[in-house]
Amino acid sequence: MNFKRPRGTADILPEDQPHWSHVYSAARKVAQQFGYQRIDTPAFEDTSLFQRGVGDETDIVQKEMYSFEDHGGDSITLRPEGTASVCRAYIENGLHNGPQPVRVFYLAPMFRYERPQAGRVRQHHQFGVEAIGDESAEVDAEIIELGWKYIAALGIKNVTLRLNTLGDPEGRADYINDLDRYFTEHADQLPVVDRNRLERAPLRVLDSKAPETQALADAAPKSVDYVGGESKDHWETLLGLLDNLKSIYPEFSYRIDHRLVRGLDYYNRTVFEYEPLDAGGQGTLLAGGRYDPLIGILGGVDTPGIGFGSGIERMILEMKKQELVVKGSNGPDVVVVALGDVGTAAARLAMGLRASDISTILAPKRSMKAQMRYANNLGAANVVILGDREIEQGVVSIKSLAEDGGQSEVTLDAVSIAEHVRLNQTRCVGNGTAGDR
RNA sequence: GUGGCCGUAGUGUAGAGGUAAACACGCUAGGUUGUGGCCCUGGAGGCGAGGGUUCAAUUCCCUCCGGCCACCCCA
Repeated sequence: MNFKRPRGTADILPEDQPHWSHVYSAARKVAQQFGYQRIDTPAFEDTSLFQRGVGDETDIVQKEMYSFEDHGGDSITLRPEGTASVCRAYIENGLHNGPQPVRVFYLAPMFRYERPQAGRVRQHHQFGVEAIGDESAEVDAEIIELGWKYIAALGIKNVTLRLNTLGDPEGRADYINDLDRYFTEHADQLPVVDRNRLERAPLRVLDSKAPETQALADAAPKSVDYVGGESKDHWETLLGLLDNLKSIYPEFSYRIDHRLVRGLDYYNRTVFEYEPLDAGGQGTLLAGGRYDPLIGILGGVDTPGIGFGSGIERMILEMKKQELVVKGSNGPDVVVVALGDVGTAAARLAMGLRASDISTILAPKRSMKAQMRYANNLGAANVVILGDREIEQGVVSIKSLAEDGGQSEVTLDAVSIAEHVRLNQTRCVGNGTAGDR
C-alpha cells in the first residue's frame, strides 16, 4: 500500500515553484510599497478564538474546522483564516501602543475541511493584509488599492472589483428586518435552500445562486439605503477615492453590488471582492472587508480594522488560465564533468567553485556523453571537464553550453575558473543573449 | 455534508471479458578510443485499493480512496 497525500492537499513540485515565488515576491513587494510589515502567527490556535471570531452557529465551526484535542486536553484548531489570529496577536502583544494603524501582512497556509475542487482545497495558502486602528475611509481605499496593485503585479488582467457597504450594526438591524420581511413575503417564490437560508442568515439569501432568488434579490431592499450618518459619509468618501483610483489606473473598475454580503456578524461597512470578469464557480481571487467590532468581540478594547485575504492557489490557477509566462529557474553556472579515475579532484573542484560563489553541480559518475547530456538537460551554462589529461597538465577545459558556445582551457584552480565563468556571463549579458537567464 | 462525471507508466493518450496492455513526450544506457542539443537502437516504469460475478477481469458489479463539476458553505 503506497502512501498518498491527504485529500485536498498538494505537493508543490519544483516545476511549480516559479509560479509560487512569483506570487510571493509580488505580495512582499506590494506590501512593502504600502508600508505593511510581515507578521507570522501560529498555524494553530485555541479553538475558542475562532469560535468567538467566526460565530458558533455557522457551518464553518460546525464542520469546516480542523479541530482536535491535544495531549494536554486543550481544544486546538488549525487556523482557517488569518484575521482572527492577527487580531489576537494585536491584542496580546499590545500593538495598540505603536503608531496606528498597525499595517501588517501575512503569507501562510490555512486549513479548512472542505470537499475539494479546483481552487478549493483543504490546505491552501493566503496572502492577507490587515490595517488595524484606523476607521477612516482612506484606509479602506488603501486596502482596495493594495489589492489592485497586487493583482496587477501578478500580470492578471480582466479583473473587477465588486463592493458594497453593510453599514453599522445599529442600522443593520433595521435593514435585516426589512430584508427578512421582504423575502418572507415572497417566500413562496423561493427554492427550499433559500427558505432555509432565510431562517439562518437572511443576508445570505441575497447572494444565492438560484436564478429565481436572484431576480427577487435584485429588487430587495439595499443595505446602502440603510446607512446613515458617519457610515454614509464613510461610504461616499470611499467611492470618491475609488473614482480617483480609476482615473489613475484605467484598467481598474468597480461595481457596487447590493447582493455582496458576508455571513459573519463582525463585518461592517465596506465589503469587497476582486474577481475575474468571466468568473465561474470558485472565482473570487481576493476578498476583504471592514471588521470594526471584531477586536472588541475578541476581548480587546474596541479598535477598528480592515483587511483582505487572497488565495494563492487560485491566483496561480488564474495566471495559468491567462497563460502568463513565469520564468523558470536557471540551471547552474557550472556542471563539473569528471572523466576516468580522477579520484576526488572533481568534487574538490566543485567545492572550490561554490566557495567562489559559482553555482556548481557535480555530474553523476557516468560516461562522458551521459554527463554532457545531464549538464544540457539541467540547463547549465558551462561544463568544466576534468580528466587525467587535465590533471597532468594542470588545466581544465571549460565549455559553454550556449548555442554557439566555445571551449577553452583554464588553469586548474577554482578562483581562475570562477573568474573565467563570470567573464563569460558578462559577455553574454552584454550581447543580450543571456538577458533572460 | 448532498448529487453527478471520472480514475491505464512521471505526463498526455490508445485499447480489449482471455496467454507478451500500445503510442508520444519524459527518464535511463548505448551508437568504440574524452564532448551536450538532432538522429538511431536498447532498458526501466502502469491498469488507484479491496471485494464480488466468471473457467478467466485492467475491462462487468459493489465498497473505499482520489480527482473534477454543481450544491451546502465560503472567515
